[in-house]
Amino acid sequence: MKNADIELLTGSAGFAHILGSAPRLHLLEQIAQGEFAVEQLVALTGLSVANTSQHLQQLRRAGFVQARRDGKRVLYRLGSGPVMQLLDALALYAQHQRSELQALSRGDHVEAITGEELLSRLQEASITVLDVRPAQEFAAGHLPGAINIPFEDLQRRLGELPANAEIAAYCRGPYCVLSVQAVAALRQHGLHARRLGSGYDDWQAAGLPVVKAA
Amino acid sequence: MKNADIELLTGSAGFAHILGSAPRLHLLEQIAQGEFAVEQLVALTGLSVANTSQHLQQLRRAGFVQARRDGKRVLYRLGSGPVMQLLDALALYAQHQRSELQALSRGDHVEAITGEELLSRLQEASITVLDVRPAQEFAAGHLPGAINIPFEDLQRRLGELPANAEIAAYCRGPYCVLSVQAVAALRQHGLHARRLGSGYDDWQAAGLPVVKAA
DNA sequence: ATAACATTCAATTGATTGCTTGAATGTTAT
DNA sequence: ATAACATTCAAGCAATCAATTGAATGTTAT
Repeated sequence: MKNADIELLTGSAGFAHILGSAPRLHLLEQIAQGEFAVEQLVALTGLSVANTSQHLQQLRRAGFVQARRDGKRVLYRLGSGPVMQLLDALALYAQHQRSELQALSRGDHVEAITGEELLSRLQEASITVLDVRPAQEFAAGHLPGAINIPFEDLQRRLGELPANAEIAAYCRGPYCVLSVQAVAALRQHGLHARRLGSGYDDWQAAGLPVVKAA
Repeated sequence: MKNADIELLTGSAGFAHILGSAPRLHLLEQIAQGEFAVEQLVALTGLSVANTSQHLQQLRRAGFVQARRDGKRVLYRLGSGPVMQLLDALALYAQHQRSELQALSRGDHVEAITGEELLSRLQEASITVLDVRPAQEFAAGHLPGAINIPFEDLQRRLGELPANAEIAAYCRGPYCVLSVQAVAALRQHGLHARRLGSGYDDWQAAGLPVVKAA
């Protein structure tokens, strides 16, 4: 590779490459939560100063972060593009892959439950349907028989869920972050949880029954 | 880094690293469009056979692709997780960054237009609002005064747009792929295009006026 | 069985990358 | 101006990665 500079910065691979380093991604995740000076980032990550600075330059060249000066310090904040979206997609994929791996090692069901299976098991009441979207969205429309525990409340409301029956969790789309994380959390607590393959949007679009506010 | 195997496969950085190689990403993009044998992928990418195989192994370990045997051949298809979502986010970011760079080099407006600015300029009719979503979605509801040219028709219907006035393009969400690509396409043809910072969903959720089917 | 084919594995080489060290730049306070 | 501080730049070394080569595995046809 000769003209790596040009190629790397025009193609998707170049951006992925920048993210493909643990310290850089760590820095970026910190910056995603606010504006930090180099000094603070050094403390947060445990990297050396010069090393941190170099990684920040790379993140800056790729547009992941922006820098501004404030006195002696240089403050870094997130770039203006869809950085969070990319970070979320990456975290979601990692999360999904992790839970799939650990599910495999336990011999659990890995695949998401299908709409048909869910419907039939709903009729025989052999499954609990969990909606992890915010209460507002739940109120606007949800699956029949579903109970609503927003993801942020999940940890402290685990008791409301049946310990033995199987649970199917869903949120908006097929790979909504919340449902994946919810299933992971439920499994950590020993519950039998699966993810609904499609989310609420797809379910509704497929003409399957929903409960809507009167 | 000693135990790279374990660390890399549990953290997001590992997955990003796998994507951070042009040949691997190229392979993955091909596979995203269907199922291919190694032989075909070799022809498509121009890589050597052994090299292709090795890259495929890495993609497989990361869960980006799955393999199955069919006779002598091994067919690769996309993995079961949210791979496309990640790929899309990456492509979107690259696209966004590209257009931002070329816009910067021209001194154009880079930042997306805000809802407030759009509203005031709508009232003085100094801006054209372009909806690039499919006709069906447009019919279900759209911004007041917007004209609808689905992205796929954009190239051949460029004539319908005013050459001098400014154009604000939007689709669903704030970083919808379509609107970014639309702006890039419009600018290539010399039109003054910007992106609406928020998409239709956000616009509507903010209580701003929309036109709905009767 | 043997041969022909598709794919994978294993080992080597050259190129990139990441981290460290020490100097350079730019900013504020004395 | 000079000193003290925060950050960046530049050079060097060890570690990692990508691509090539040649052999090994597994599958189908003769």
